Amino acid sequence: MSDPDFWMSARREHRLVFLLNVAHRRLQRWIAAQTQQSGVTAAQSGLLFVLGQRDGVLMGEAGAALDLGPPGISGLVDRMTAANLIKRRADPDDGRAWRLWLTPAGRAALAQSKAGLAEVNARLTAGFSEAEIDVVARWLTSLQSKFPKGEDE
Amino acid sequence: MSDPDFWMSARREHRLVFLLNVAHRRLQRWIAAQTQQSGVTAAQSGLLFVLGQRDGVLMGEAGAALDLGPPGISGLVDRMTAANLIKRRADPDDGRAWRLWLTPAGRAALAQSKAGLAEVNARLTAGFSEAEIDVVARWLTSLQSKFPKGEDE
DNA sequence: GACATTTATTTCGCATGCGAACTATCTACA
DNA sequence: TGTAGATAGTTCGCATGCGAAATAAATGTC
Repeated sequence: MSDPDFWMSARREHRLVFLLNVAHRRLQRWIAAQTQQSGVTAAQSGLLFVLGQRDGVLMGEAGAALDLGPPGISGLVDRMTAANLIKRRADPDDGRAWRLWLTPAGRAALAQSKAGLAEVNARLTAGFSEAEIDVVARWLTSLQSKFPKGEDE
Repeated sequence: MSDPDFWMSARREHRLVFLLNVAHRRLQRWIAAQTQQSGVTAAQSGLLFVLGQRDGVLMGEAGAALDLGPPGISGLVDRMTAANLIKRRADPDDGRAWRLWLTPAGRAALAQSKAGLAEVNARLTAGFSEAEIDVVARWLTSLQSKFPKGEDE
């Protein structure tokens, strides 16, 4: 075939969706490989970061912080609880709610994740100026209002 | 909590990974909702586009075009074959290989996807200049070499 | 106080896509 | 020719995360 990237030569408006998709998967795959020894995935380190800032947060709050719906955060918490990274404790004031807490292992994993993220970020920004990265960040952020979830319209 | 986006105020180097992740999911979710009636998902329309340009492509070639590994393209083809969007026919010259062909239903779905993608692209680029979109596209593309798959190093 | 509504979380079935291991076929080389 | 190695796909188990529906507890209303 000798033209493995003919997709890339497709019409301009087709590319951004594809590029975003590929970039996302490349990054996820990379992080998964990097954190293989620690056993923590990209999504899991996201929750570790949240708890690092606000230990004891409600599940729903953690989900909102990570832009995850109820099933997403529920599954993530299940896996991380099974891996002994976090603990789930009932909220004393609300029988429906659960609060999430880092375990010692979770704290250690968070420290490792922080170091790994520094490396990832260095790669993410390499070759681009501050101003360009700001454009990128602004564009990525803009997608949240352009493609709202549910009733946000 | 009244501060649902405290994650967003995290250190600057933590944000791009998160923003990319969220942007990707928002977009996927949006496309899934839009194409609900046609029953075609974002990943599936990707393969439709590839076949629209090169009907009869090898599975491996389609996977390369979409940046999918063997299991990824295999599963996608399974689902799309079951949905009668594409057909899998043995390559006459290579007993290991299969070639993919659009069905009439697949062609119709492709036409619908093209229209939908125009709408998506309008949103993706809204509020940003050509030059800014170019920066974004260049940045997204750069991730492919910064986070290579496997042995590419 | 009882009942309707809202809210927090879980469960189910699904699509996506990965790495590792497997099967089948083809190619090259001795 | 015969066998070692490369190549095309498949399968398995997993993580991720969605929408829809269920469960359970809190809240508001009459």
